Amino acid sequence: MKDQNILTDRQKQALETKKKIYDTAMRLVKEIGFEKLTISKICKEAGVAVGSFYYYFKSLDFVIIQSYKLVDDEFKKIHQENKLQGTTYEKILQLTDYQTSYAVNMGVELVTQVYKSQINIGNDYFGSWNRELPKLYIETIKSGQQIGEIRDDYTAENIAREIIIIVRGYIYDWCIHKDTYDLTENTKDSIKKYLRFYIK
Amino acid sequence: MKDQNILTDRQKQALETKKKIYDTAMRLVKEIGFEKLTISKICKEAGVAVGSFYYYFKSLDFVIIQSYKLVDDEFKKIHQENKLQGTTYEKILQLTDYQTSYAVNMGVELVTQVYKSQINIGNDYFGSWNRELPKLYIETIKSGQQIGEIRDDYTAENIAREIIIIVRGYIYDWCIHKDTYDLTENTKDSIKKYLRFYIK
Amino acid sequence: MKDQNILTDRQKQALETKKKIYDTAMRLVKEIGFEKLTISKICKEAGVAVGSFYYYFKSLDFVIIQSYKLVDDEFKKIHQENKLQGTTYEKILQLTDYQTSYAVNMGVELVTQVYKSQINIGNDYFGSWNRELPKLYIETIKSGQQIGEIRDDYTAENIAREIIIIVRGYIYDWCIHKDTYDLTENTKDSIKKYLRFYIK
Amino acid sequence: MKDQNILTDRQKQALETKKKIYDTAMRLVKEIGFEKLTISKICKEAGVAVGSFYYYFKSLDFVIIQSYKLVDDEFKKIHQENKLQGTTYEKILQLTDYQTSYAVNMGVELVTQVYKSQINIGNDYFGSWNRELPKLYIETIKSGQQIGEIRDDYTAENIAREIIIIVRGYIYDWCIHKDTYDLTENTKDSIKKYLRFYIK
DNA sequence: AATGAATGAGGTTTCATTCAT
DNA sequence: CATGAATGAAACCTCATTCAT
Repeated sequence: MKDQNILTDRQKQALETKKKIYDTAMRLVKEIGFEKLTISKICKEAGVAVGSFYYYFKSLDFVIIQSYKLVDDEFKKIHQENKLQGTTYEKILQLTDYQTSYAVNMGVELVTQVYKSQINIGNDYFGSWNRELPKLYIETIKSGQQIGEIRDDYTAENIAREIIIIVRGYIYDWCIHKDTYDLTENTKDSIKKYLRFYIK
Repeated sequence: MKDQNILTDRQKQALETKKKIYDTAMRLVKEIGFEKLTISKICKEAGVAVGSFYYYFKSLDFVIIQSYKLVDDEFKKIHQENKLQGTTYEKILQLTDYQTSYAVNMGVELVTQVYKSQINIGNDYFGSWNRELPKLYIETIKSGQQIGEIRDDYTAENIAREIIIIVRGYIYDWCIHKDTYDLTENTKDSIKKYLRFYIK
Repeated sequence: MKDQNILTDRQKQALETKKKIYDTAMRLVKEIGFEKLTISKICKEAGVAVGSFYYYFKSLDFVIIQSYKLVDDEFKKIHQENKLQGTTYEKILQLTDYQTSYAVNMGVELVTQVYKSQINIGNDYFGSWNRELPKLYIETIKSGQQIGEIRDDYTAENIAREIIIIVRGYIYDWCIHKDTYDLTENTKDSIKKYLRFYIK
Repeated sequence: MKDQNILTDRQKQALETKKKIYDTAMRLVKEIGFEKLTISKICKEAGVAVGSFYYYFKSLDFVIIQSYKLVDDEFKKIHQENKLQGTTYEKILQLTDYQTSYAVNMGVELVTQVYKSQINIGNDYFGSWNRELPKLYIETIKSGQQIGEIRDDYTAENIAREIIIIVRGYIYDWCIHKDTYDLTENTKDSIKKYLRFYIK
């Protein structure tokens, strides 16, 4: 057990280099935008050789995909640690909060790029990373239906889908307006109104 | 007087060239997307020299921005022709229908390009596009509030904004899923539920 | 008629640039070999910008293909100008002479590269350039059969093919041995012996 | 004495690693060709570190040259086992058969690679490969001249060289045409015609 | 003996832009 | 008005090679 977690100095060093490249890339996306981001700039800034970039990432897109993985991991953690509390209504609002807060933390530039990549690549590719969030919504809604807090004449899948689409609409709008308003509060207000329809 | 209307052959030729470049650019955005659009490609396709492009347009951006005038004009037409009929509730649903139907008519590819450009360039360049549409919603909602069909404890501007954001969320989702479901119906269903909150 | 041949100064200039690139490439293949040949080297040596190379040629391979075209044109000229003289036996030997002399003139480095490209790309692609030579052999042999100078119990196509394969074998060997013997004479001797079988 | 034959585990391991690299390299030349062969690919495929490659081989050339020993050994075996039977004419045809059959067994892809390397690297590196084969032909022809089956107004060396060149011409043509005809039969037919000149 | 992270020179390719004709 | 040849900066990506562990 122990042996799997103990890394040699070299392995630690390697992970550090990869992280350095990833972090630098993320920082630069925020600072100068994805359009002007180049591999050379990342490497110069990170203080590594171009070859090192390619040693760890196949292309720039891969770095973006990396952040998708991280978001997904985050939601998995929420699930495993059973973080959602209160009534179903409150749980759903907590989920949208997580979604929008995550976006705010990532920064508008990075989220913009993620949204561009998503629309670019389409669902086929992103489907595999994007599973945790819907799963969480669906489970929450289902158990809400079982305890009689949510209307059960609509499937949990449909309700979850609608909420996700609306939240995405907000994040998208927030990107267009370059982070000029409070994403989390605005989204929550809207979802609250929407949930009226489903809450018994 | 005469001189202003009668164009010399040269002037006609010039207008034609400009139109040819413009039309070709629009077609290519649709076909290959914005990212892969280059000036040379436009000119080769249009059968004109690269130099001619620069005679009429300062840069590619110029073309992009022009392309949104199309959408703009469409909405202006709706406005002027005052096509909306029925109760406020029905009028709003007609507006969302216009929005989504327009997207469906443009085709998922072109809409994808527009959504990518929009998130990229931000609100500034999309000014008029983003002005006409809200205006229509706002006016409709306001008159709805005056005749007592819509709650008036929320501003018309806010309600309009919420609706637009949700519709955009749907169009975005429809782009991700590459036109695999009925955008218009799905969006209308959601807006109906949402309007429950505001309809008296 | 005249107008087709009269080039503007710009067109002349353009042709000259293309030729300059081609000639420089050919010279460098001879001097440093194809393996070490790069586009930048060609452009630096030719005194043009890298972009100019790509304006005229899609890739380095295209330059090689260009020489194929030229060889083919050469054989077409032999045909059109009716250059072959004497008996069928003599005519065939003249053809092999043309083939080997052409190789000698091109230089061993360049021919080596052509042979590598040929074996690389295969017949599908090169077939289209390689038509004139077999055609000339076949016609010569056929008329030789008609006037009774060549055995007609073998098809002219087969005989032509055999000769071409043998000549190619010699050129290939000459490339391996880096131009250390008289290609033309050696090949001619062998073909003479071979033709004994077919000459009546 | 013992120590020389009994290898420590480490030494065994070492030999195995070297063989693994070597075998993988050979397989990859066959599969992807020489041009696209890289040291990293070999090591990844062989499951060893790049550093290990450099421990055993100075460069890729080393591997290439080793690969021709295989061919070499094959011919030596033929020589030692003295398999050739019948008249000199028949013996020569058996030799060309060995040559072409060997090519067919290697497969058109690998032979193509060999022919490209051969024309590239030149005769020096192919020394032994080019020594064994002529030796066999020369000895056969010489003894044929002694027993009066072959004209002796030409040196055995010359005759051997001509035959080898023609056979190579056939193999080269067969590579260009990607194994679309019977190499062995076609070559034999041609050599038969050619031998008419020398057979008494 | 074996590893594999790190290097960086060197190649290819693209494309907005200019300018003489 | 229109041309299109020419530019060259700037991106991309590859890979043989080294070296500390």
